[in-house]
Amino acid sequence: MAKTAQNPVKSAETTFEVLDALKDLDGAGVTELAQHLDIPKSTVHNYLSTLEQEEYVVNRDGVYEVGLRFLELGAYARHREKLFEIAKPEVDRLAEETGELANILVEEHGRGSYLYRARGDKAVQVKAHVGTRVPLHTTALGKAILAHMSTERVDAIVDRHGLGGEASNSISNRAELEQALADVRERGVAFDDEERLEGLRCVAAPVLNHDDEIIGAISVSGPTNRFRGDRFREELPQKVLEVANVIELNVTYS
Amino acid sequence: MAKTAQNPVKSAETTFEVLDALKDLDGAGVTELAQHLDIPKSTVHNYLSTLEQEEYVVNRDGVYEVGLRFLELGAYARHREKLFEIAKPEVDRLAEETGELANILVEEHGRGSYLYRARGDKAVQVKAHVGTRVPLHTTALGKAILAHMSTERVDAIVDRHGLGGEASNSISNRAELEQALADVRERGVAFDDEERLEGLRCVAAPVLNHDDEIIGAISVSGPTNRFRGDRFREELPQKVLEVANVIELNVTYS
DNA sequence: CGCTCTGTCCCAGATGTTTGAACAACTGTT
DNA sequence: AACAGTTGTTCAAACATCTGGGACAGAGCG
Repeated sequence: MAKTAQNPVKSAETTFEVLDALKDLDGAGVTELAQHLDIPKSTVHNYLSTLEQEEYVVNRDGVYEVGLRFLELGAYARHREKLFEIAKPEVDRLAEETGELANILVEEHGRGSYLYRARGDKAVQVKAHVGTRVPLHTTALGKAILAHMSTERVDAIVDRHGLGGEASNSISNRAELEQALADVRERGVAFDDEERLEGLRCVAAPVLNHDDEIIGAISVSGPTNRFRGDRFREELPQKVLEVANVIELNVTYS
Repeated sequence: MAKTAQNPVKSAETTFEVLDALKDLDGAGVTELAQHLDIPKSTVHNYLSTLEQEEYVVNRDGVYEVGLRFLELGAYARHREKLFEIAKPEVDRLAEETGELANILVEEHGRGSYLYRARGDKAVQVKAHVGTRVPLHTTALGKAILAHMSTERVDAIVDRHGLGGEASNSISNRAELEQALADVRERGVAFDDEERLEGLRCVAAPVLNHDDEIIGAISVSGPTNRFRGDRFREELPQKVLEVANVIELNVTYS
């Protein structure tokens, strides 16, 4: 699965290294970037000026920054996902009715990408924004997705990305993961009990197409003090499942 | 302004040509892309496999598609714009209160990029999504922005992109543009009377920072049959201006 | 089964990329 | 006002890399 290109175009790799660095540094000058990447500054300058010419990067008085043209590509990529178009209004409703933060996640390259995030009136402030990529096994959303993949696919993903945990409660070996996924299949929903972010709980449900293939997952997340007891174990799971079912119906007839 | 790189990295250019083609074709195979770009398919294959390895492109049973990693970069680029963070809730409110489509636009590389778009309950369906780039002189939003730029900057933009109109009512020479911009400055708001899209009208207001520099514009747009008479000339302009003023206040104190 | 599509691989030649060094343009300090 | 220490930018030679034709395997189809 983790294919490595036989004949990679190194300049293309470098191009994205430059862009990634620009993102990590939150904008930077030529010299700073060159030091960060350990590449001669004339080389960095060549890339930056090319990227600027192509309008993928913008130079704001001496500081190069990631340009909005990526928003064009990104919005397009999201628009192309059937799930987004169909699930968005339902997830908006989910956020409104629960007052919490509601999410849509899909798998790509073995990781989870947040497609959308709707805020209810009491929604927690989470730093991660749309587009953020997370390891699948560390979130309820990801577990909901993994639970409905073939064993081979799960194996491939674990082989590629490992099971490195971000917090204490995390899953750390394959047996634990399998147990967790069995739980998810049995209950129909996945839980996240402060596994990725402290104080944050989450309830997620998978979204399957008419061929029972997993196409993504939706969730609500919120603070532990509001996510407890019956609300956490009964009320919210039921709600999330109901919304997931509506989405599945709409996916089938479209 | 239209700087051309002295020592451009051609492979970087090609990389984005490939991505652009992938977008235009809405996903494609190696051969199809090669024909479209008039490049040998082995070369295209090198780029695609590199892009896939870097996770910027995804291969769904034989068809390469633009990947969600661009959503990561795009969402980041948008998040970096102060205007987006501040204006979003206000524009949401604008959409809700008017029931129409409300927008945020900023200038980049002499063109307009839609940062955000909020839908009221009666909002028209417009194909353009977030990230779409438009010539500034063809929209109310763009005119609101141009009206508050220095003459030199306007000249530079016109030199670079011309005044090619997309529809009949469009501005087609520099004198007409200057007249239109003077109008905008006088009234405080800009109008679009089916200039870009038939049957669609638009009211836009500029957003300035504390130094009176233009940082973007907001608008409401809707069908001609709802945008007429007092509502089009008085009510909506006042509303949009009010929201723009609130945003300006928040921009200043942040 | 054979035909025609794919996508993938390989390697030599041509081309583009890399690189340090030199330069110009700023910034802030003395 | 001159200076030292920045920065971004340019250039051309050396060489690493990309290009591109051709060959190959596999899928799909009649």
